[in-house]
Amino acid sequence: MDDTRSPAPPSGEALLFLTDEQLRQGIEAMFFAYQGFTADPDRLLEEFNKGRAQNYGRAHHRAVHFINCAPGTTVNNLLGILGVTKQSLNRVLRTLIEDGLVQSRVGRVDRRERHLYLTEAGQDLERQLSNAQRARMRAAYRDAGPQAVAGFRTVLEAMMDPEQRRSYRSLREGRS
Amino acid sequence: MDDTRSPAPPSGEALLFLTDEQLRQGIEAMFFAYQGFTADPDRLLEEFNKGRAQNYGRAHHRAVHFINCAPGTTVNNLLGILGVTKQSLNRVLRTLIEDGLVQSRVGRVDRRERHLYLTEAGQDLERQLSNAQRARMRAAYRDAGPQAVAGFRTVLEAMMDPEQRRSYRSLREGRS
DNA sequence: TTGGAATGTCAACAAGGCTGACTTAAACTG
DNA sequence: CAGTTTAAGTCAGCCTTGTTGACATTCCAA
Repeated sequence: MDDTRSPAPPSGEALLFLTDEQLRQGIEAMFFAYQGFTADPDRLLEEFNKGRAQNYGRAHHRAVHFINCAPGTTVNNLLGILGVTKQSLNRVLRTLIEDGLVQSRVGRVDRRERHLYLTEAGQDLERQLSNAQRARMRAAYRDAGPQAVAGFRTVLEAMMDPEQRRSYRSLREGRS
Repeated sequence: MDDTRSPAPPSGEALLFLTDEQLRQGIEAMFFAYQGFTADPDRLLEEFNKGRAQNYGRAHHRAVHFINCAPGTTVNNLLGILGVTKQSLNRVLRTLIEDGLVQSRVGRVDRRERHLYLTEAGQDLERQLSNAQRARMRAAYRDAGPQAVAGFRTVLEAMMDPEQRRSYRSLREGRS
């Protein structure tokens, strides 16, 4: 369809921000920014992995992050948030539990469910990773200013799939 | 360091957008939005792969994207943009060349270099993937409005590593 | 009591990162 | 010209992290 590279506005209005070139720049910005977004935790995990059999990666970081900010969440719930298969998540959770970073408790009302919590050690790791990631975020926010941050959040939310947006919002509410 | 979850402003000013909770929300927004960002091309590639031996994934998408927007780029240059090893990239490029989506030409002035171009078929695939990704981007931009888009771009650029930011800007210039 | 849901586990596979070692060809440099 | 550096490609092997499929267990609920 719109494979033209026309710099001309599609209508008489000021819709120049919707040109293919603008969109392409946004796409590349997402790509490069995401590299930066994950760089610091990746480096920290590399350190953390020294001398361990099972290396941790981004999957472990994500699991630890979401268990931390929704303690007691069930495996099924976490699956929905992360968007992976239970086999994939299970491999990650198993190592985290074995290494004593995550605790899995049988549910009280529904004993089929497992509720997940970070141990002290898990909270330690989470805090390290989170601090590093937040530091970059904070620097970017400060450089950009509050108005830019608001726009940033608005566009990101509009880019999500509806289901992801629901997860995003309900996580936010759960902490408010 | 700043592992406090204090909702109080760190100074007397209106720096509420730099609270840990705000940063955490930004982090989660990046995570969920990036899922959406890659969802459409991923689906298209799944279709494209039907009946093929070598399946294409995001790595192929990225290669095709950047070869398209910087035709004639060298392998080394592409390595810098993508931030992977030459072995990793080579595996991807080899299949793209075998399948006739990418053409590799020996450099004129420096015959050690290989310059990369998309073939007709390669441009076709790129256009499909790009259209899908741009469609989501366009919808998000339209929903958010030009001011939000400007902020979005500002924050993303501030999040990049300096080297990535250089790549980002020089790609932009090369098309202006 | 039986069906279905939640969980866990095993096996196998693929994509896509990585390292290390090595070759080839071309270009550069003293 | 000799030696070094550089660009690219290749091979082998490793890891993480995603996938499917099959299957067992446990337990809630109709």
